[in-house]
Amino acid sequence: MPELPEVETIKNDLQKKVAGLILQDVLITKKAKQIRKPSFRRFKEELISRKIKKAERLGKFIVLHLSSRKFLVIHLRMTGRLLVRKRNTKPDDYLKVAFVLTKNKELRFTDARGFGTIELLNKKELTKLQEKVGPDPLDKSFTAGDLEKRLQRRKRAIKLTLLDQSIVSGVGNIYANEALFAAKVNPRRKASSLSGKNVKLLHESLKKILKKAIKFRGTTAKDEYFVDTEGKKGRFKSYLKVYQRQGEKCPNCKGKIKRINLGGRGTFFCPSCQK
DNA sequence: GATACTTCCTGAGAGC
DNA sequence: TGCTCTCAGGAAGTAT
Repeated sequence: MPELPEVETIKNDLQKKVAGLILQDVLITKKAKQIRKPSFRRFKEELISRKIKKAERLGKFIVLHLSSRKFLVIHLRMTGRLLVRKRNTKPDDYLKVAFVLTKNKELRFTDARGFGTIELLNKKELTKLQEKVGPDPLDKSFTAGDLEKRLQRRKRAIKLTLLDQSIVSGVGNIYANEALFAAKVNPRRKASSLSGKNVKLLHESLKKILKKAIKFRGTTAKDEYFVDTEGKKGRFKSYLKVYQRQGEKCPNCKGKIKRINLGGRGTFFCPSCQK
């Protein structure tokens, strides 16, 4: 499932491949529930003849800036994919929306489980979304002190707190598990119980892991859902220390990696080194 | 305001 | 082989 490094990979691809191109048509298959607003007809009308000026990332959202001063905001959730294909090539499975572009290209949105969302927002609506989304962990201005403030008074488990997009944006299940392992923090601990030293290490680990994952173009986990805009897998999976490695030896000690359920999410950690 | 629970959705895999 | 059941999970909406 796409988190910050995967979304960043796709955003960078889109910036290279589709920025500067003009939307010639929008093909909407089935009842594409992914399109939240506006209506199908208006959605299509508002997109045709517009230029994609640039691609940006906001947490786990991909924001395409259009020449109409509107923004195509896409969230892939769990199984959404954005693929850049040549026109009239073999159709992709689970295709929901195809954006037909100049230079004989198509930007295809596919989604097996259908949780993804596509919205066309104006500036005011985008600002509202930006205000709702927490700071980006890779933003230079995001310090350990900021994280500490955000974790203060939070009674929820640190793992669940990290997944809250209003606290830190872009972190999902894979990287929350990995960062907590690197920081030697038990995912069940209350967020507010972390010491300054814990938070500093967590902050550092988070940045380091996310950067490395971007370098390897993200993680394609066991479910194999994540691929880049060419359909290629991410290569960070082999660097994962705990995620989906229950029963395996901890790379730091002789303990075994355990899987528990926290807030309905699979949580992976080493009970002997994460305290 | 913070937290917990429910819902959305469908493919994959287990069990029979 | 084919059916049913369970699980996976991000985030919005609702309840506490």
